[in-house]
Amino acid sequence: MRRAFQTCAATLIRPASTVPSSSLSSNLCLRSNILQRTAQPSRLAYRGLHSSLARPQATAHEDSDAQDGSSTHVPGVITRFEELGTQNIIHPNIVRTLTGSMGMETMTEVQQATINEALKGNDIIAQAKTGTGKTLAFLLPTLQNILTVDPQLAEANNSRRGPRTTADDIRALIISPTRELAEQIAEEAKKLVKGTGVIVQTAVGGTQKRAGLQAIQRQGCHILVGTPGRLKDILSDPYTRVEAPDLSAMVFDEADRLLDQGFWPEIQEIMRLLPTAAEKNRQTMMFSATVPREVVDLVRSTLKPGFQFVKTVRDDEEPTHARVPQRIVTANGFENKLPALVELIGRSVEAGKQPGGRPFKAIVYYNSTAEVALASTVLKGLKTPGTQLGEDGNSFGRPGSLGTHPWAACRVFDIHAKLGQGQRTAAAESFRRCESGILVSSDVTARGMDFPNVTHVIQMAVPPSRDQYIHRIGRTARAGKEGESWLIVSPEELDEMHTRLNRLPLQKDTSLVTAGLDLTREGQVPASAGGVLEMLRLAMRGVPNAEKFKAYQALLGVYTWLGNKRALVAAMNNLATFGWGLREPPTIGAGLASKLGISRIPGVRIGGPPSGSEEGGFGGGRGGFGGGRGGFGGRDGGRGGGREGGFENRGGREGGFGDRGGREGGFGERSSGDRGGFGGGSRGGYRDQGEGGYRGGDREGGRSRPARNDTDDFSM
DNA sequence: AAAAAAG
Repeated sequence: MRRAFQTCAATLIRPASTVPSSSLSSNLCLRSNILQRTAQPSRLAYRGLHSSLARPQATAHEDSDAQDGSSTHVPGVITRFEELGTQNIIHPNIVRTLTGSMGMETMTEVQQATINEALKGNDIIAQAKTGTGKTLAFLLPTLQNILTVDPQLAEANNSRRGPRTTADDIRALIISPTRELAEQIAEEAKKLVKGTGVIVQTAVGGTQKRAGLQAIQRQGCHILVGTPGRLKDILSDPYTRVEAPDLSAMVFDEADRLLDQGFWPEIQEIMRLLPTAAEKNRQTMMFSATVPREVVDLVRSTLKPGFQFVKTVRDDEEPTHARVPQRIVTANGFENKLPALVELIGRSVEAGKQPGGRPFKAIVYYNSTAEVALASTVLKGLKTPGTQLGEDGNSFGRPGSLGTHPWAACRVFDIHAKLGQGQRTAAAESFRRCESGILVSSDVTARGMDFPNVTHVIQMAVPPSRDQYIHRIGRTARAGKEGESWLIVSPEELDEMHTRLNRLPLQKDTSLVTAGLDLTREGQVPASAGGVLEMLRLAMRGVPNAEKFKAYQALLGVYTWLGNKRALVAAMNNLATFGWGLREPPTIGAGLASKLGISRIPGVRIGGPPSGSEEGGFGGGRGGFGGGRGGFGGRDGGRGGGREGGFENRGGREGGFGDRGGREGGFGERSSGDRGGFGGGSRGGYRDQGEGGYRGGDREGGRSRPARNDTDDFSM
């Protein structure tokens, strides 16, 4: 087959009805300059609702465009919003707002490629990279089409003689997979309709249904933006009088997400509540940065036969931004992840303060809500070690020592769907507005959310899917800005990472000292790393056990894909003890253990309600990470120098982080008799029992950092 | 037990 796409500009437009679905995203290319006034006849074929109309003509397009080597520079292409007004494509009232209060000048590629197409009423599915203005790409034609049908709506309705608009006059429905994204879209829509008489309303869960309904009923509604559940709710409830007999457009933002398993039934129900195609011709637009092959069939069955597939990302190109370095850190174990995160943040916060640096602003992604809760509690609870030096000259590890948060102006927020909507909204708002901050997040914010000036996206585990990875890192480097991506995984996750993140430009990074330590045994570490570990140990003590138990169970659920159950349990138990400072791993119910297939795995503690005793938090008992006598063991001590090494104190003072020096135990002041490593109150047997040599063996056996100690780029 | 989304 001809490979026309190689000579084509980035925008690929294809009448999907002309090709079998299997090759929908492959090599066919039409020119991107669809804003030329000379509209191709076939593009209007949608009205016929018969694919036979579009078919032959589209083939002709293929032929004529095959020779077109560069469509990036085509005379007549409209690139500025202003021209949309002067050429009477978009109503001047809208253009005035766009170029005025909204400050828009030049259209992005996806906007150029879709706006004119959408104005013709064609169904479209558009794929474009994150942060390239997809929202405006569908809002603008949606609004203009409303004005075209109803020109009076172009003028702001200033009359006070009651509303002209009613709750049953919805013209466009915009669906989003998350509440915050719906609100964000609505906010942009409200800006855009200023100066017109069009009314925008929202319908999302977690809000007072009555209040939202009242707004719709009192002010009317032309464009309704919402999440599937609430939309279905109010559309199906006749009492609301919210109806859409004149619906002319429907938009699926994050379309692939909305068409996937979890949402599809609800989406179908919503469509069932709307006028049928026979009753009312309706335009459907779908947008996303990712369009997986699995949803293409669904797209085809949902869109009209002559629909356009607009791609502004080529098939042989990454769907991520080239300007985002994607770093991958292999932590020695799960218990190393938080230390590595804290080290990375500390370093980056400092870098952000340097002249020319951008203030550090990061989103930290976890795969479960319980982990988000735990990590945010920990990060919020960090304190710099007291500034006073004790008798032993040691400034760290003194309980009760006054300390401020180490990252001062960089505040920590958290967001996930199990928080109340008020908290969610507050977190999103605060993070959006802050100059420097950290948002610990579940995948609620992974798609579409536009937080300005995010400098880092940090993923704390293998993401649930390749697409989700792409969307998450799309929270940075938006609107032409820079940003960097970090992914912190443990050795157990490496195979799956390679599978899920195949062919993405990941780059190994070994610069984080704490990622490579063996925290299951004592050893010496550089002072900076010691400071990180100590801060974490103290912060961990302030975390309620319940949060740790929940996170433990959640993690077992998250990692069900991990086939090696022994390795899974061993890894989680190391995390719980050496990472979270639990004296022994939490128990889990017999039923759960059975479902997870780990009932008979050594190290699993079957119990009633989740329990587990805690011993002093991170680093729990006596001993600490290399605490004890002997200070840091001297330069010759090297790593893994046994229990005698303190983990701090370049100066080699005695006692390391130890408490006042009296006891032999390192910084753990509880003197409980446990011999904890860093985070390690545990001598809970499972480690010594070998777990198939998981810790000892694997760790020395090449899984550990030194064995992967290279910085080569690799494409996976 | 594992994002999200209706209470």
